[in-house]
Amino acid sequence: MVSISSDVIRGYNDTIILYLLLDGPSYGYEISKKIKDLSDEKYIIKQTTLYSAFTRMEKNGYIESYSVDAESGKRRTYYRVTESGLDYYREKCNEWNLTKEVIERFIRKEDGE
Amino acid sequence: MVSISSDVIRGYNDTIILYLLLDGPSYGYEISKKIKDLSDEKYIIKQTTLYSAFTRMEKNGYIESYSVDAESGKRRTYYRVTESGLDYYREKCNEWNLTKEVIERFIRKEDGE
DNA sequence: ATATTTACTACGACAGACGTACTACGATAG
DNA sequence: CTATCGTAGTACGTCTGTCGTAGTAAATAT
Repeated sequence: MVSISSDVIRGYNDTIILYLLLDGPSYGYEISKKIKDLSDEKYIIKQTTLYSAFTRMEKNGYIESYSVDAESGKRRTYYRVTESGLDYYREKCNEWNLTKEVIERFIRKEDGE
Repeated sequence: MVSISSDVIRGYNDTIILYLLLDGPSYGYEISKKIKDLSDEKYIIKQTTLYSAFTRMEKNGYIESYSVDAESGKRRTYYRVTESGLDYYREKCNEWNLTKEVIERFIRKEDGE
């Protein structure tokens, strides 16, 4: 069974999170479920990975947080994308397209043999 | 200018190296030049990254080395792919195809705006 | 004679991801 | 009434791959 290793997706966790925040503010648990759903369970982000990404991106100014003492359930920390975060996301998309092209030069297509 | 960051290619250095060794044995310096050429200089692997990949892959049994006291030029260490290395390469290719699909779900195509 | 290219090695630092574990609350099941 | 499950997040230490810097050494170009 082929699954996605962390080293591969490594450079794209931030991008994935930002993508999901483009639709509007969200919080950790919701993001993690969306990643699971959108990837058909092929990629399940680890909690520690996710929350450390939040911290890192907030420090870098890509996202902003605000706390909500929820009516029901536990208190949540919501995150929203900043202008700078949007720029970063766009850069990453361009980088992805380039990287994809380059890596594909080193991948054998044929499954034959 | 968009260039490829190491975090992105991170999980694929081994794959790239194995790909180049599929054509026949080669050595560090040659591999590094081939990567530069084949990627149109978009990706230039660092020496330390390359040689540590060799060490790691040999330890894992994916490649084998042999020294050649060259007639001309300096002494080289050649590497060749093993059966296990070939299997690993094929796995990585499959993983790449999966990863590519998944990441693309989080990438906005439109450059508009 | 000197600089550059070839070919490789050594060592330490760093960042991102991971494993494990813990807190805490609400809802549901037994 | 207690236990477990789902939700929501924090803390801490470890590991791996990559990188920066530097050094060695021979061959080739200027």
